[in-house]
Amino acid sequence: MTTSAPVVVSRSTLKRLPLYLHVLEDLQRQGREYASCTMLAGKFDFAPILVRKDLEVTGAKGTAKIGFKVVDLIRDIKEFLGWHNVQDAFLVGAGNLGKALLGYKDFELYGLNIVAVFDADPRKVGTRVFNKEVLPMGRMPGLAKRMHINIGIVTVSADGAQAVVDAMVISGIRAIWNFAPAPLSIPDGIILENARLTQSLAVLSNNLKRTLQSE
Amino acid sequence: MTTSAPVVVSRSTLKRLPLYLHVLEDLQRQGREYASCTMLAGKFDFAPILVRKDLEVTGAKGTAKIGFKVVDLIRDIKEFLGWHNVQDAFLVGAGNLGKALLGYKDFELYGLNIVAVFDADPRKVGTRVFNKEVLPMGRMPGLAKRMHINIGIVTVSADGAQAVVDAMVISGIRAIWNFAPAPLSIPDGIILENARLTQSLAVLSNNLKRTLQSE
DNA sequence: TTATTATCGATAGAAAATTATCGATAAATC
DNA sequence: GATTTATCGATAATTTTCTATCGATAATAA
Ligand SMILES: NC(=O)c1ccc[n+]([C@@H]2O[C@H](COP(=O)([O-])OP(=O)(O)OC[C@H]3O[C@@H](n4cnc5c(N)ncnc54)[C@H](O)[C@@H]3O)[C@@H](O)[C@H]2O)c1
Ligand SMILES: NC(=O)c1ccc[n+]([C@@H]2O[C@H](COP(=O)([O-])OP(=O)(O)OC[C@H]3O[C@@H](n4cnc5c(N)ncnc54)[C@H](O)[C@@H]3O)[C@@H](O)[C@H]2O)c1
Repeated sequence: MTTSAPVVVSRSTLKRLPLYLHVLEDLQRQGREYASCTMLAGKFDFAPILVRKDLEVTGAKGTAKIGFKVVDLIRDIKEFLGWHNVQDAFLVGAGNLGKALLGYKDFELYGLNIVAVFDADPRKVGTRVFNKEVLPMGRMPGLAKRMHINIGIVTVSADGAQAVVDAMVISGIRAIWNFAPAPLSIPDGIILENARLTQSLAVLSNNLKRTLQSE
Repeated sequence: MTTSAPVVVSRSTLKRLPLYLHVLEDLQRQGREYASCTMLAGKFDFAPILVRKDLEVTGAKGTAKIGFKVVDLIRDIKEFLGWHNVQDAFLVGAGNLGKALLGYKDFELYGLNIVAVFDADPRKVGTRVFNKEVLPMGRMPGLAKRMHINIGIVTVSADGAQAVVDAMVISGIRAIWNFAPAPLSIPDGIILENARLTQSLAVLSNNLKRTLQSE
């Protein structure tokens, strides 16, 4: 056995890694060579030991008293997340949110490259969004198979989401990034990740409510 | 003492509540009168007991064998989150993402009403986005104070975010919903909630990487 | 009517995540 | 050169979150 089994880490750790990455890339731009867990922790009000535990999973090695080498740490985090190889993705739903995602340049930094857009609305098909032609849904399966697309992004309204996901699964797509607020069912083996803005809003709203109440 | 102290619940629970809410609103539209934890759990692959624990914090009361009354549960969740009273909010950064948020009609359902937009770019100031005029940054503090705005939404680039947040704090804004991938510092007592899409993407990417590796 | 079943609500237990401790080490200071 | 300090890496303890159990209850079926 030459390859070690891929390490499974907690969702919480996984979600903190990109936070560190953003800071590290900033430090790199500023020409800093080393970064310590204590310093990274300070940026987020985390306990330093939490950051050290998180970085541990990436296999990065630090040095006592000086910390981690910034370039190496960036590389190790990106590799751990799978962001060192950029993956091509399809986006379905050329509405407000879909357009915003299409216009986001930094996705390349995060291992994502949206290569085609689809929509069911005949009025949108044929129009161009950020220099990409909106294609009809019917072309999705064929193109996805031909191009070996692994990632599908869902930015349609909630009532259309399940149908889109079903089509993606048929198209051989392996991982789905869903922005619609609908519970989706998928077959085993397919990865579903929900990016629900309202979850974050719920935390904010409840905090604000409690603050206002206790005045 | 007449008012009970506001209940503090875990972030995890708080983030699951809107998920239930979406389903419940759907059930309501379908005319269903009751919903059980077991059923809700099934929609998300959660353990039924987890849903019951989550709903407990809202103070909602269920009935054995039949479950929770849909209308009441919706009301209790919304009230717990603070979504029964819609809060006015300011948005800063009329770019791709800012426009998408401005165009999102459902925020009203989630207790949020974006009433004004600001941008530092003179070419954007004066233009209209979803029928709202983009205002210059200089007008933000005055208007925020006059209108008693509690919520600020940050959709500027990472390097501008701290300045925007500082301005919001000075303007009397109490809670900040930040979409920029920058660690922000805020004074005690101000609520900061980060909506970082890359966090969700990191989970997806890592899962996909592991899936692809183990083939 | 009585038995069965699905569910709630309360309490207890298990698992996971976070935090603390401690020896080792490398740099900085005395 | 010895001492102090900041940090890492490993292990242990603690806290938080999630899950299981169990009696009570309301609907349904026998
Ligand atoms: N806009 C936001 O800021 C925002 C915030 C949070 C969540 N969301 C969610 O993201 C999704 C998209 O939001 P939006 O504001 O862009 O909506 P939108 O109405 O602007 O766009 C939806 C697009 O999806 C297309 N579509 C609908 N059903 C389809 C189907 N079955 N197949 C293919 N295309 C289909 C429509 O033609 C439209 O172009 C929604 O589910 C919304 O709830 C959006
Ligand atoms: N577009 C996306 O899908 C997406 C996804 C994830 C994260 N984000 C983040 O959201 C933020 C906005 O992204 P975007 O794609 O809309 O960018 P964008 O460049 O389209 O828009 C940014 C807007 O902010 C304004 N701005 C910049 N600095 C400002 C300042 N100091 N004060 C006031 N206004 C200022 C700019 O004039 C511009 O209109 C970025 O931080 C980005 O990293 C965007």
